[in-house]
Amino acid sequence: MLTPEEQLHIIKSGTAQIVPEAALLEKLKRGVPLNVKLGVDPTAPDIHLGHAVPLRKLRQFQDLGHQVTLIIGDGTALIGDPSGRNSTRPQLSREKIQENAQTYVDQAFKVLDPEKTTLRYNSEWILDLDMEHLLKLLANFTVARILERDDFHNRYTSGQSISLHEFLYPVMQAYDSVVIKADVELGGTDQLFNLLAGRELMEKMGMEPQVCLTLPLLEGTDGVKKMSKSYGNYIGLTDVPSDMFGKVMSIPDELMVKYYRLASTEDVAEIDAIEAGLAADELHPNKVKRALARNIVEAYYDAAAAEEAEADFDLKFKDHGFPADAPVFAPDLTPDENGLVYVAKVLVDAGVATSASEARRLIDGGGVKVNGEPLAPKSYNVAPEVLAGAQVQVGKKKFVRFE
RNA sequence: GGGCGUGUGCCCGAGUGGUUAAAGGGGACGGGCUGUAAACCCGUUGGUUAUGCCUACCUAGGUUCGAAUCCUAGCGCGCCCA
Repeated sequence: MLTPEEQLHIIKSGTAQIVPEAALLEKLKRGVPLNVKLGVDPTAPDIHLGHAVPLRKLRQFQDLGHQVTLIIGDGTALIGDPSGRNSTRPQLSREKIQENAQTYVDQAFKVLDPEKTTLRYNSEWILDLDMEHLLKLLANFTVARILERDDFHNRYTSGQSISLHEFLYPVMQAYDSVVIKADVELGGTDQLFNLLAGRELMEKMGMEPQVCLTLPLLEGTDGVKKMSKSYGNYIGLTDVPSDMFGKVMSIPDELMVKYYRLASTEDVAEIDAIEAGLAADELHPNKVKRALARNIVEAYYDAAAAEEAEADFDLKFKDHGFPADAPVFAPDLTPDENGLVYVAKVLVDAGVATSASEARRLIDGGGVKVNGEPLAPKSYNVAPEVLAGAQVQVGKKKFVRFE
């Protein structure tokens, strides 16, 4: 059993802020497993490493012997979290929410320890709230207090609409904490207000207030924008091992330690050592990044998959070889009157180019390799036997094997 | 409800009647370099077997030999007034 101070050190790794830190230490000192809460909106069916950041932190708590309550906000989803938004979110249908929730939970358990997780749906208590109780709850908050929030404030002062029901979101989230008697609640940095609302409400209702722990946003593979499906810079939990490995390898070096802390299963002490080693130039970034990629693949698959993904990566990028798992495609190799086949069209059919024009440009740029040899510029038509059974590579990442 | 303004390619943004598939930048993609990334250099960035043809500058009409550029209406956005 680790000392409270040691636990705190692990918990602090990668976190943005703990409010208040002293209270967390006090709670840890009691030696009783804490009830750590995370509320999620069932709005994102496909979760990625960014979504997994709080889950990873929860897992850390579990490994330290604490309990987790994962709340699926199927009740609050009817409101839609206004955090960071500048317009009202569309309300989701009950069916859609249910479906999303299930997909979410399936993926969340790739990270969490089911033994130490209690799963709750907040529709259970939120939708059953009668007017009397609702009014009592609402009386604990003032309009001014709610309007302090940046996003509401901005919307209000810039004359954009705020629907009345959006005011209820932080109140409902706070109420969740009351119901499950949370000791700690996690969230992204943009969630601080909501988390604090929980703290406040608990205190007003005569309970020991929860500690709020926020986690920074994880940048995507481009290293600049936050990881998001719409930016196309995400690493999905369900990505196949070789993709996952490759995507991790493509993150900027500066982000490695952050990824270690927020997205890997590596021990905090080990990460501290890695960070120091990198800073002192004692560790080679390439080695460190490889270990990171392996760790992440291993976390969602297993050691064998990680090893295979790394071998595959080396084959593709280091040895410039051809991956064994490349998709197979049966091209139409019917020759024209000159006995040639229009490659540009074949590449489009094979899904490695979006248009024949693009395929031509790629050929002219030397980006199309057939059996390892680049096609010469302007060679849009080639003999069918060149393509039959060929290993075709387009750019660095696209591979296809022809039948 | 009234007035003024604005709407260009993935994004920003130049272009105010004719070599404009549309300057410039960003992004993205391809090549080189490398450690896989970054940085840097070069190239590409509507479609089409293509010195051509087609489709494009919010939408629909109109003026003109010719319109992203002018006119009319509509829609979106912005600001001001009520």
